[in-house]
Amino acid sequence: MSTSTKEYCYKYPRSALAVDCLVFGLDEDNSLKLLLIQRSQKTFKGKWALPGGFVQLDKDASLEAAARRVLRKETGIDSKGVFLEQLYTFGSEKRDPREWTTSVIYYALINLNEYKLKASTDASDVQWFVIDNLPSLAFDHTEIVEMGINRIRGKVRYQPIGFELLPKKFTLGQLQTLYETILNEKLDRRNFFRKLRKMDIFIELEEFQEGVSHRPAKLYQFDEQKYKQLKKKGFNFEI
Amino acid sequence: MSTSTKEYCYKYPRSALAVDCLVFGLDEDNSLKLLLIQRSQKTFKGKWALPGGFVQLDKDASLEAAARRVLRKETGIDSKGVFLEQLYTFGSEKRDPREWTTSVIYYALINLNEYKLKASTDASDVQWFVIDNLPSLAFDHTEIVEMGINRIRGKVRYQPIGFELLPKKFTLGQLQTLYETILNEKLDRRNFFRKLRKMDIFIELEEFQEGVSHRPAKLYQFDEQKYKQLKKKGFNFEI
DNA sequence: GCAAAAGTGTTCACCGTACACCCATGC
DNA sequence: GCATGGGTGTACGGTGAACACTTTTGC
Repeated sequence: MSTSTKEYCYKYPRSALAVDCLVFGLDEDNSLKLLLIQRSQKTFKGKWALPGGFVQLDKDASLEAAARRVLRKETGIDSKGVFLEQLYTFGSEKRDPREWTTSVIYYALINLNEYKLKASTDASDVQWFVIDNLPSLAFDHTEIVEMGINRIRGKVRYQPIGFELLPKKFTLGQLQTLYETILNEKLDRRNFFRKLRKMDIFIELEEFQEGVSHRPAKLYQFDEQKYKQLKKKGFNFEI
Repeated sequence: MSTSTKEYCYKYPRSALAVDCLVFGLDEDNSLKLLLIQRSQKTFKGKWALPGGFVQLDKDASLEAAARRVLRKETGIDSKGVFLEQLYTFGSEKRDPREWTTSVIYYALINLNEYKLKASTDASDVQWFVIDNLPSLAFDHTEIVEMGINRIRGKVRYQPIGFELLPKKFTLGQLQTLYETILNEKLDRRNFFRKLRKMDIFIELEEFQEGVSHRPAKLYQFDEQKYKQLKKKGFNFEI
């Protein structure tokens, strides 16, 4: 290994450029969770932090591509088809004790159960945490998480992103509980259901829940095609 | 001058890091305008582009500080007290023909008349353009402008940012015209006024418009204190 | 048969919308 | 006095909010 040969030189100093990911998932107990990794590098060693890494100019064609690569490498999540959006960019001389660092933050919404195995088998250093009981985090990651949660809370009301957290086929009860969890408020089931039905962006399946000790609920799917059509015509999703 | 001595070396290649600013202003004729500069550097020389520049690690403590410095240097605008928010970060290997470049974009809303002089006296290479008649722009700046306009259109409805574009004291008519311009739709004056009055976030002054050839309108001020209070109590601004 | 969640309809209050007439000023 | 935008109230319809009882299943 050529250890510390520094081959890439510039006329002016350059900020380090990283991407970090907020990975949110909804657990079976309806708690919203965040995926964290435990740091093994010496800076903040042992502390929990967001999965992230430096942008690699030779591998990454874009910031988003870097985020997807990092996500896969650090958590085992293949982000193909996963909802991933840019949140914000943090950059200052002090947020990383080593040097001036810029981090572009992305957030992902995934169906936690699909990815549960990979994350937990990977190592003890990747773990899901309930969002209102997070450990102390490295760098300014606590602030970043807070911003991410606020973004989701705001966005979920007027864009149909909640489905990303659920399995493809879900019950309206699950959807309601999801909204109640994220928004942290109770919703009236009858009004909620009526509102959703009126939107006409769900496919009502002829399948039902199984193995529940109560009346099984009908399963639904989000109809992305229809939503896109309606949006073009001026329809606005809103809960 | 030490021309091209390249003193700053790193183990891995680093992206160039720039900040660019979308500066929006409302002109007296109620058109929404954007401030552009004409490039003098050889890349895209002569083309119009967003004011921007590279982050200077020795001068800039943060990305936002960099944006404010650049704004002042390129357009003469002292951004103290100016509304400035991060829009998005663009980064890829291809958006700048020279090299892998990351640009953190900020957008500012200013009262155009206050800054008109500086921008126009500065040089022929800084100019206001009506947003729906922009010249062809350098780099991916057209895409960036589009995103910025969309952001404003969305944000203006549910956050009181419109006032940033008006003088401190304004008439409700000016405010209405502003909204009509940004949202590109007609609003009913009576309903609009009633809605605003009900919000109770305006100070009704005992001053009036002067020099108009019709009944002079009352002047108002946005009451930021009151807005903050109300927001804490769960009030949501909405037009 | 009991617990637990699913499913469904009606009433009421409030808010957004549509709409028309008089007022103060400059020229 | 006329043109121009400023200022105000009312009636209607639609939408969100509140609310209770019956249904299906597992145990």
